[in-house]
Amino acid sequence: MSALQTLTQRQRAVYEMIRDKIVNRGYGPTVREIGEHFGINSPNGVMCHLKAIEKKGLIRRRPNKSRAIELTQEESMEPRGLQMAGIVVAGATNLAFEQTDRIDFDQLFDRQDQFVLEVRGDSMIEAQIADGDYVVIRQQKTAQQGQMVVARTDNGEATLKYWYLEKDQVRLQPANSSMKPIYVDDAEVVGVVVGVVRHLS
Amino acid sequence: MSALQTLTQRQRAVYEMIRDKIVNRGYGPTVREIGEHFGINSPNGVMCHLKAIEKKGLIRRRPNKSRAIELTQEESMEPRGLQMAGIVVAGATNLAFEQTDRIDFDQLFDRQDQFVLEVRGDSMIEAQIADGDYVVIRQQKTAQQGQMVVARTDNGEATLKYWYLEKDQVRLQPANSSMKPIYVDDAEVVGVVVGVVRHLS
DNA sequence: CTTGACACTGTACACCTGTATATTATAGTG
DNA sequence: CACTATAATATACAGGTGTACAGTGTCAAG
Repeated sequence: MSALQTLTQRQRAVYEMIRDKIVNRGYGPTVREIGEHFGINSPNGVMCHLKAIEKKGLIRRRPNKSRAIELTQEESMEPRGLQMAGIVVAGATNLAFEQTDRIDFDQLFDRQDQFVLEVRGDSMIEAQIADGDYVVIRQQKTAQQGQMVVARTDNGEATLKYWYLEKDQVRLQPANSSMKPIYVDDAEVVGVVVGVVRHLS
Repeated sequence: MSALQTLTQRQRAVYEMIRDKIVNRGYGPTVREIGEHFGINSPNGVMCHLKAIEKKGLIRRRPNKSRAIELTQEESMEPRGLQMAGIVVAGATNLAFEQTDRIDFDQLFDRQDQFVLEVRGDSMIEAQIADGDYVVIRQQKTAQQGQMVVARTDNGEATLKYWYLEKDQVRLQPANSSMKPIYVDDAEVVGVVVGVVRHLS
C-alpha cells in the first residue's frame, strides 16, 4: 500500500498542495500560506496536519525553520522505460510471460561517443537492417574485419557497409546478395554499428 | 555563452551553494545560512550577491519571503537521447552529416500500453527481426490481415508471427521461407509490433 | 455514554528573516 | 587620479514564521 493511502482526505490535499509548491514554484509554503490556501485561519490547524503527515513519513521537517519541508517520496519518479515482459520464442511457439524487469532503450545506448543515423536503402537488408531504420553508431577510427561500420571514402561520401581491409584497398561489402561490393583505395572508419532501432507506425 | 559564465567566482560559489541546498536538501537557504556557509558575517554581504545573481538572471526571488529563491535554469537538464547525425544512404554512397536533432528512443516508445519482448529464433528473419532482438508490442486485441503480432493460441502458448484470419481458422505466418505457417482453430492477439531494437556488443 | 481521532479557532510569544542604511577596503579601468 | 564594481562589516527594525497552550465541534468505535 502506498504511503499516500494512509493519509486522510484532508491531509492528502495538504500534502498535494505542499508538493505542488515545491515542485512547481521551487520552494515550499509556510504554515500560514497553507492555512490561507485551505481557509484555515489558525496556524495551529495547519501544524496538526503537518505533524500528522510527518508522522506518517511523507514529509520531513526541521524545527523552527521556515518553509523547511522535505518530500521524502521524491526520487520515486515514474519508472522510465518499458515493461520487459519476457521472451517470445519465434521458432517454436512458446512465451514466458513473467513481469520482470524494465528496459530503458535510452540507457541501453547512453554512451557519450555514440550517435544515430537513419538508414536509406536496402543494402544491409540481409543483416536485418531495413530502409527507415535507425542505426546507433559508436565513433571509432578502426574496425575489425567484417564489422559493420559507417565508412567515409576518399571522395568524402559515407556509407553503411561491412568493413574488409584487403591488400592495397578496402572492400565495402553490402549485406544484399543482389549488390556488388565497393572497392576503394582509401576509406576512413567513422564508427561501428552498436544498435538498430525500428519504429513502426 | 552560459549565463553561469557571467557570474564572478564568488557569486558562482554562492549560486552553487544555493542550488545544492535546493536540489539535495529540498529547500533553499536563508540569507544568514548562506553567510554562515561562506564566513560572511553580515546579511547585507549576502544580499549584494543575491541581488547580483538575480540581476544576471540565474535566480528569482520573492520580496520579504524567507527561502523564496527559485532557480531559473532548472529544467536545463542534460539533453536525453542521442545525437541525430543525419541520414546514411546504404545503397548509393551518400551521407548528410548535419548535426541536427536528437532522438530519444525511450520517448519514441513512451506509451503506457506497450511492453517489450526479447525474440528467440529466426522465424521472423525476413522481416528483419533476428534472434536476440527486442520487439516493442502495443497491447490490443485485434489485428488487421498481415500485421505482425504476438498471438496466444488456445493451448496458452504465444508466438511472434504475421496474423491472417481465414475461414474457420487462423494462419500464423512466419517470415522465413524455410518454415511453414501454423494453422490453429483459435488464437488471441496479444498486441502488434510497433518497434524493434537490436543491441550489438 | 465515553473515548479518541480529526479538524479546526484564537491568542501569544520568541526568534527567524529580509531589508535598509551607513561605512570600509580592494582592484581594475579610463 | 577619480570612478566604478566587487565584497565586505556593523547595526537596526519591521514583519514573517514556527511553535505552544487553551479550547470547540464532529463523528465513528467501543
